[in-house]
Amino acid sequence: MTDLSERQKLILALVIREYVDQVNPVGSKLLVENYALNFSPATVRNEMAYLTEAGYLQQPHTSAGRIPTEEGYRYFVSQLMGRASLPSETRHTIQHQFYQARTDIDQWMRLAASVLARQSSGASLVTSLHPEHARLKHIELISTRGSQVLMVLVLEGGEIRQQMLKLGEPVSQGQLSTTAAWINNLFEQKDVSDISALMSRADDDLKRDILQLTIDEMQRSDDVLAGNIYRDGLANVLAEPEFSAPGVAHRALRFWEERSQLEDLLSQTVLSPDTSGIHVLIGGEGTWEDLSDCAVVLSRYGIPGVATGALGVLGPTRMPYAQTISTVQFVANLLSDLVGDTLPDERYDETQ
Amino acid sequence: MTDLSERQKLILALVIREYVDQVNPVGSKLLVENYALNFSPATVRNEMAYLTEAGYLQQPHTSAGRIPTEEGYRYFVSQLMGRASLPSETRHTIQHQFYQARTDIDQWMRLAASVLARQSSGASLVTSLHPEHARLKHIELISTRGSQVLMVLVLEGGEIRQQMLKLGEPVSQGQLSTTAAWINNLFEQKDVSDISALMSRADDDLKRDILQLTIDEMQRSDDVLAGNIYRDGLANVLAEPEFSAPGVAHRALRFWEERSQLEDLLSQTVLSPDTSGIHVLIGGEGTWEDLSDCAVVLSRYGIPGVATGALGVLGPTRMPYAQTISTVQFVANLLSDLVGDTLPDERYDETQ
DNA sequence: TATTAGCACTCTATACGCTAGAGTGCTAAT
DNA sequence: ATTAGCACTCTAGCGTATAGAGTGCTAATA
Repeated sequence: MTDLSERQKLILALVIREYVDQVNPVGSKLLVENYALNFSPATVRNEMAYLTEAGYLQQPHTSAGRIPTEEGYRYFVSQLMGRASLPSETRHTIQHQFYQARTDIDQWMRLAASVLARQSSGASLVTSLHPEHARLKHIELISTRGSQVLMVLVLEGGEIRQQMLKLGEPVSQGQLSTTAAWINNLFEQKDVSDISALMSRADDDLKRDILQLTIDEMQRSDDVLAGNIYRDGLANVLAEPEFSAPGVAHRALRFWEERSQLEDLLSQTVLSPDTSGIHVLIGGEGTWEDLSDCAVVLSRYGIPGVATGALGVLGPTRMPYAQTISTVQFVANLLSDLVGDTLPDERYDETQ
Repeated sequence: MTDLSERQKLILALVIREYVDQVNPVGSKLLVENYALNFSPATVRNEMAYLTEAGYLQQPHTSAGRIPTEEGYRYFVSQLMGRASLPSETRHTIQHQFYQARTDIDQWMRLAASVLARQSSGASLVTSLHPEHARLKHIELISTRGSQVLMVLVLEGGEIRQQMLKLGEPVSQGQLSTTAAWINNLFEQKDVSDISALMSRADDDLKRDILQLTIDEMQRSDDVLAGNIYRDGLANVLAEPEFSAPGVAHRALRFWEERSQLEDLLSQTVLSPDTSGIHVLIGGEGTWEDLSDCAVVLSRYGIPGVATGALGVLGPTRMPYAQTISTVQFVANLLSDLVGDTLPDERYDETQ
């Protein structure tokens, strides 16, 4: 990363600011006039030539203004951009919305996605909370009809799985309840290996079958993205001019829709165990080709080491990064507070 | 609806078929050549003029070929189109995929959305199964930390709701279990009015609070779209040429994303109590402006009168209707069969 | 009478040339 | 080190010309 003079930094920042606002390439004269700079367009041109040489700016064609390169955005985000924070009025509005959603976890997630999309004008994503290490919290077996059984599995951390089982022969609700009670008693707080080790205690076929299914389900649950994914604002990106180029929006949305791609992305960034904080990916970073021309701002939420989820926003590389980052951070914190036990009482009790 | 001669019907059907395949307006000469018609282009032109007059065809400009109007598509769907069915190989592949998803209800829904999107090249939608009249099946109260309680509500029909409660003071798991058992014993199979009527039996605050929350939640559950919505293939529509016009894709996707709009659409079509079968909406039908240039194929699934959901596909009006309709129908039937097992037996009669 | 060949007509899509204007890089002066 | 001046480059926009596809109408035909 090349060192830049203060003036070069200023010009880079101003070009980005101007280009993010207006969509046109920005020229030297415009910059001097709009920001009343105390040096001339010619000087700006010289600096711009240097910044172009250094890889932070580029020209669509020889006689046009400059636009930032991906490298330019990265420099801006890591070195130049101040940490903005949301206006407190906005924060309160959002908190109030969450308060109105009351206790419904599903609605929290939907609301988080909605808020992210609205505040950032991008496409948002929220994954449901996911325990880092699956432990059984509770099992419930409910007879529906004949040999059909609805099995509800609650994992430590609040994740819920439902399964429709077809047993070989009809089993009464009484038997099911007994089995469930036996499992709950013996296996609460146990993980997959614990349960496997104690399998031999099962003294009839029903217990064995249910335990095996439980293990299967808990193992599947090790996937980063086993749960629900809440999305919103996909239509937003279509309003952005850079997505009108054929294929760009298509590739980006396809990526954003596909679980396997997202799993790849999230596990390599916010959900990898040794990272924390906000991740900003600009232009696919050489790894995700479908995201060229796009930028992604991601964060983890929840309680590290216990149960976490991910959330984020997708937009064009020409994005108001400071604002988006602060929005993502705010929503991540809010959600962490809600799903953890760390929520201070006074905030929750503001019954208006 | 004007009566058409057999030859006019043939020409209308061929124009639609040709236009759906190739995207260009279709002219008289092309039609005669491609389908080896035993009358001349001039005759076709005369018939086309009639069909244009009748409102089934239109011309982008005076010297171009014809394209179908919305009315033309409607006539085609209701009068001309044969009932196609999916090739049995495709059907088996799909069934096999559902078999591999085993017992996971969530995965069924995801898979259904995925199959619909892939088969139709459109954007798909599947709502989770929703009981027509909420009855309590089971309640579970699980202490997580301190005064925080996870409440899991299972409704008749398999719908699950989870809530994160924060009680005024810490309550032991024992107390919670006792309360849950008391409710399960007294209120299983009961609906909102039953529970309200028996509220007075609650002899402590905890029971009263939990019951009130249960009622709230069950009432919220009367909404048509209270549950999850599974979507897939939103990116598909961006590949269609008619969506490259500015705003069209944006409006359509915004509609498809928004729960309130979908609720409106679904409750007025497939989920209205007195209808059944497949609904085909072409071009917004004067009611949903955001869907102009779009067509929607919808179906209900589940067990009418007990628990139902909706599924469907969004695409351009230039859509292979026969194929899409048969796909939607097939998936709806498949899903009905699968979820039928989670319902009480009276209304369920084994098909096939 | 229904059909069709022939033909003049209309409209679009494409290419080409031209021009105005924005923005640059370079050079010489400050 | 900065800047005024200037020649240069490239694009976007506009008008004109042209080829070609498809039509509607008229008159001839079976």
